[in-house]
Amino acid sequence: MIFQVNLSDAKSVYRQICDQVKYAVATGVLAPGDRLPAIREVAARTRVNRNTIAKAYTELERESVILSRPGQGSFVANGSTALQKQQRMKIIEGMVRDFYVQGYHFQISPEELRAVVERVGRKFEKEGQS
Amino acid sequence: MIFQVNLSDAKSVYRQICDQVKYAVATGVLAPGDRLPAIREVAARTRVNRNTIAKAYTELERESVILSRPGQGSFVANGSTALQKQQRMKIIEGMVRDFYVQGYHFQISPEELRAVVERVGRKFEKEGQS
Amino acid sequence: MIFQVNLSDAKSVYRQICDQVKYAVATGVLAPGDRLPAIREVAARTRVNRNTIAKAYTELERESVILSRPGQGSFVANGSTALQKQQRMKIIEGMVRDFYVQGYHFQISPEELRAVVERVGRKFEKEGQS
Amino acid sequence: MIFQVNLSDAKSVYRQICDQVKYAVATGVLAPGDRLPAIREVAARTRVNRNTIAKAYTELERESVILSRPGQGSFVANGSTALQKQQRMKIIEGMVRDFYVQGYHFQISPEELRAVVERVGRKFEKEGQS
DNA sequence: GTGGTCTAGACCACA
DNA sequence: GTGGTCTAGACCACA
Repeated sequence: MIFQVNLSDAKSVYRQICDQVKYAVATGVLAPGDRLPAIREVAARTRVNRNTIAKAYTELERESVILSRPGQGSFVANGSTALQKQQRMKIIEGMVRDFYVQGYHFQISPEELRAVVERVGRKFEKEGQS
Repeated sequence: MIFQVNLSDAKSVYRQICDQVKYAVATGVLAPGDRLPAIREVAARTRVNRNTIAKAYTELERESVILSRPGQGSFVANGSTALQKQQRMKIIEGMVRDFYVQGYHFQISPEELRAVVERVGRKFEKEGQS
Repeated sequence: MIFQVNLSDAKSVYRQICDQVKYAVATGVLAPGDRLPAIREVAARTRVNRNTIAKAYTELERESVILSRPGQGSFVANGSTALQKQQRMKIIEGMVRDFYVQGYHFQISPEELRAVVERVGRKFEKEGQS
Repeated sequence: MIFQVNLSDAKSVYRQICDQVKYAVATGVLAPGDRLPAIREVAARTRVNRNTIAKAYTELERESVILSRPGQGSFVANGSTALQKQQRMKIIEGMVRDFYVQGYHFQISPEELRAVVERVGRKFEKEGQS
């Protein structure tokens, strides 16, 4: 797992770390039980403060993506979702709506939008879960 | 155009305004050339500070969604985009990627995800543009 | 809302703050929509660092107990629970089990334990919700 | 006495050991005078570091749950408590209060809470002590 | 004014 | 070694 931090990104650094871990888990690069690099290690390699990485890991733990155990390290959890289905669908729907709205304003045709959804989707399908 | 401001939303007020305008334009509720309600009018109706509305309008103009003609008001632009196609596609792809990542962690099956994309997409297609 | 911080408590400071807010909400001292004292204000009064209070508020927001809105303040949420019923019951059962185990080792009779449950329970019953 | 160590548990390993012993004693699985398995034996079976088990036993002794007789092993104590009654009640009350607070935020009705207390309590009553 | 992010550095509990 | 907590202080976005 190699982290890429972009300080000029509008996204905060700790969110970038979170999203990269979530992406790695979703694409199967990181599997349940895998150990994440230590906080101090990531901090050193990305030249980001330890506390910022710790914040990202804490956030990931709260989202049930990872498990942190003092003295042992942080590990990928085996996928339990805390939120209720209804709430999850609402969030997902909001993301899709925003996607279409942005697509419209970017003057990207529905066909192109569909193609993007297809193309990007293929990366995640190998890891299909009911 | 009636604005709904939800102070309990995690989204900031000015972004709520922005997103509502963009949504209205994308779904055809607002058409190019339509005049937006005046800032002070929106501020009065939503009981939100005028500066906040002004910030939203400024942001919308920056994104080329609207055009402000001093002394006349703000109008829906007829769809020009400042960003290069490549940059726009990158942003769109990021949104789709985030959608799949979130879907994975929410344990929503690819089939369901696709269904959401279809369902939400239909709302926009009736107002389709090339 | 007045906070009491005990530095020699085994519980961490930010957890003390969290628990006090949750207690106040559960007993009706704080009602949905009520505004919490500002982070800086709590920090000044308790002589605890601003970041520590901020951490408590962030945690409370993640637990859906409060809502924080930059520029406006933090407010008591109107009680939505993110966790699934099954998970919630598991946590609750664990707490009760620990309570009985501790009671046994403290040589407190089942009658006394029951009395404590009754007595403490009365504070919360006025705010009964289905 | 067979120990189940769950490394994925948020609870630290030594506390898991402690709690299991206390639970076993409270439910009568272990009776006063019973010998606990040797530290190195537990360490071997659970694949946990010997120091961690030793820490758990030390903590249990501090809480007067067990007694270690050097050269002979560790034995379940016959129920003496170091803390004053008043202090013990304070701790117990705190646990009950936390239970109700959590129940409130989990939107579990007082009736259900009471039912949980009843149900869990029955497991301990068969082994009731004054 | 409000909350959010980040740093640098200290200290602690746990394995 | 590991992660967690806390401080002091800076800077930012939002209302």
